Amino acid sequence: MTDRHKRGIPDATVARLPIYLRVLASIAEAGGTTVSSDALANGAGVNSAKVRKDLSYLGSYGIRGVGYDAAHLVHEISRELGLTQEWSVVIVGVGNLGHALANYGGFAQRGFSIAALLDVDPRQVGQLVSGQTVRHLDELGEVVARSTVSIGVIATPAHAAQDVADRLVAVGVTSILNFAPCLLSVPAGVDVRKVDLSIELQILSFHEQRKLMKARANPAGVQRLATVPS
Amino acid sequence: MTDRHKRGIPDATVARLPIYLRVLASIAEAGGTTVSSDALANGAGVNSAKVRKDLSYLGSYGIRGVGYDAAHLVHEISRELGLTQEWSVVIVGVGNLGHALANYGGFAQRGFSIAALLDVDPRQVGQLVSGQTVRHLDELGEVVARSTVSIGVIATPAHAAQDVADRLVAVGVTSILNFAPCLLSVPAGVDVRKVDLSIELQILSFHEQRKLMKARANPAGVQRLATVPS
DNA sequence: ACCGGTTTGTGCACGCGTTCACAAGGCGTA
DNA sequence: TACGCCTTGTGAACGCGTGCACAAACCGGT
Repeated sequence: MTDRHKRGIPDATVARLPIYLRVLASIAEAGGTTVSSDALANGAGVNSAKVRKDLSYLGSYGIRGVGYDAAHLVHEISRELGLTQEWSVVIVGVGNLGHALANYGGFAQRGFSIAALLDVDPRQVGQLVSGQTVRHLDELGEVVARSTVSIGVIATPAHAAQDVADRLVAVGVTSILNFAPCLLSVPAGVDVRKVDLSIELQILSFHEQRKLMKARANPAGVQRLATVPS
Repeated sequence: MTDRHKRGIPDATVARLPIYLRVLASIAEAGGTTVSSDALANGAGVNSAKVRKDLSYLGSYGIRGVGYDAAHLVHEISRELGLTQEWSVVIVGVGNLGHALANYGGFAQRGFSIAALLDVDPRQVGQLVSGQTVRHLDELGEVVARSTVSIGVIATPAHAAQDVADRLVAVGVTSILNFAPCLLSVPAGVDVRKVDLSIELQILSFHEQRKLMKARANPAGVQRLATVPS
């Protein structure tokens, strides 16, 4: 009951756990058996205090004066993230991005298996992509029933995304990864994460423009991040 | 001088400006000329107070009792994001993801033109992808010199990413969008944004697992987000 | 058994971002 | 011109995440 960390892992921490997982894998591969919070922090590009606080939400798996057992930590983080079980995902939309996602090895590597590739374009249906036959979106219900799919990936144009989302929700999918540049409205209890490539570029553009402005204001010399004293 | 908002737009706001831009475009396309903060908020999936505060960092472009002029707001946001000028980007790595990025229309649409596609694989070099001939990475310097490129996109495997980043920095690129699942170390003054597809899936996995746990603890009935009273 | 060196776990303070709530301000109508 | 309605702009409070700094704890050697 007074479990110290009541079952509430901050979102910011959850977002970093996969990073730690990757760094741990790389360290273990290099032969490391124990790892310090400092080493993890360096690999992840964050503060070591943040690493310790993040890991403390999972429990006290470190040994003072020594560090963390890499293998054990991998296990604990994986368990917390739900990666000890295999998740099935469906990818809807087999355009350029859908192709890339289907061929992306990082999914299977982390315990995500692609249950099906779906599209509505008759030219795509029947094609063989990454060892899978592309099926029509209408078969979604059948696919989900056969292998319990709870995660759907939307890689369609924006105008089709909401309809696809509705269909996914209708057959029981409760997590959606949306690559379409639009807002999805889904019922409560369904998680949506959005990845927008052009937004990332626009954010870079903002910072790039600022650098240009600073360079113009002060043509000689390298400029620091702080505001320029007048 | 006492410019009320000193030239410091919060990062969180910058990240939302592209979203507003998209919503505004969609509203303008539908014939709307003025738009209220509430309408913008609905379209962007955020709070209307947040919209007003975000926009207030750009200046006072709204009219009390009326709203914002859509066209004018598009102009102001675009200017702030640096989208009034055309940016050249190079894409390094023409694998599945690189292909998808090269074919992605959202870039050109927002004022980003692809200056070159680069790879080191002899099988890729010379291929025609999305109207561009893939060139060898060694030609990076020449490409950057011809059209001033300041943004680089890394779509290579992780083991090659750091080397590519070093090369990009060496020829003067100051903003990098990294799709490789690894940490890049770059000198100060260079901005890096990272997009990791498998991390997004793992975050979804976490929430999905929690839903499963709640469903098991309370098999009947829909469960709310709040912690379950004991 | 003790001691020095090392690393974890965490209390605390700080800063940023979000949200509320409301005064200030503009438009249309009579 | 005066009045009511509507929306912006923002001061202030709140909450979350971050980073510091240090006590607690563990190992290995003597």
